[in-house]
Amino acid sequence: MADQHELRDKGLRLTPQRELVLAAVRELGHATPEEVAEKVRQTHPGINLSTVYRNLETLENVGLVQHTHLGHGGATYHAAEELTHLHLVCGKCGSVGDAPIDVAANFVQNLSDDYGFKTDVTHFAVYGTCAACVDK
Amino acid sequence: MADQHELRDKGLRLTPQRELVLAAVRELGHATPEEVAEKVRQTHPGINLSTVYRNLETLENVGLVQHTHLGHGGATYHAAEELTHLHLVCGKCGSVGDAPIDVAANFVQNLSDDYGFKTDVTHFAVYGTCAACVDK
DNA sequence: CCACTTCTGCAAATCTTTCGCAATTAGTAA
DNA sequence: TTACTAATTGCGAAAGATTTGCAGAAGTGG
Repeated sequence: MADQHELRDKGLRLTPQRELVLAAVRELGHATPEEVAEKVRQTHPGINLSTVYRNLETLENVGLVQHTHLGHGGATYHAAEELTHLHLVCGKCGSVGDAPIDVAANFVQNLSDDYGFKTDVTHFAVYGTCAACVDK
Repeated sequence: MADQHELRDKGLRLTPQRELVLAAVRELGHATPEEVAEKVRQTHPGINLSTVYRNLETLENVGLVQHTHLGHGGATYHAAEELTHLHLVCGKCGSVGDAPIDVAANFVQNLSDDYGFKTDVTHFAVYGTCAACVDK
């Protein structure tokens, strides 16, 4: 498993809990720490919530996972490989849609040209109203 | 004051605290509930934090104020009239820059055309690295 | 000026995320 | 395999942010 290198190269260990957290994030797509914990508990009931938090942080430092803020309080985590899309958060129904990052290419370019601001497209959520709710 | 209509028309009252909270938000530009409370306390020391929270919520329902998520946990509030810019949040230094909403016009159009998603440009923060931090 | 209902202040309750610690355990080298 | 060292886990407590229940205070319309 290639993940081992990512971890061990930095003096980190590959523990069962760590693997489970990573696997859960990959399976879930988007997930809050709480949801990750719930998922992991399906196979490893004893896992502690603090452990999930700590591992999400660790995995993020290593670059295997990333988090995004979708609005309210909690952050949601994604596997790094999956971060090839933007998040379209609907303020009405709460749904989280995806869109390829290309749709923002022009926007990112504008910000870079005009303000020297380098946008991290993977770490940003877009708020608005989804097509379904607009029709209502 | 026109604000009275906004409030009274919905059966709400114009209390001193409410006015102070609104005034504070207008003066501060961006502000967390905590900052608003601090500002208000300069002239009305006894105001309670819960009151600030409740009033921010009320003012938001009425449309005089809006909030944005800039990343971490807390929301920041703005006067509705001032929401004519985007927020460029720097992940390194934490600074919050502004940019006119025009830079996103194209992006918003893309999302609308391709996904039927109506972006609320005033309620979204853009993450990345500001010019100053990029230079470092 | 009165009656009615919303608001405020206060304290306690939630929720989420972080920390300190002692006990475990992965990874390494002999 | 075994012993050793440092990273990790579990757990409970702590910290920070936001919400809620209540009783008393105070706008609002009549």
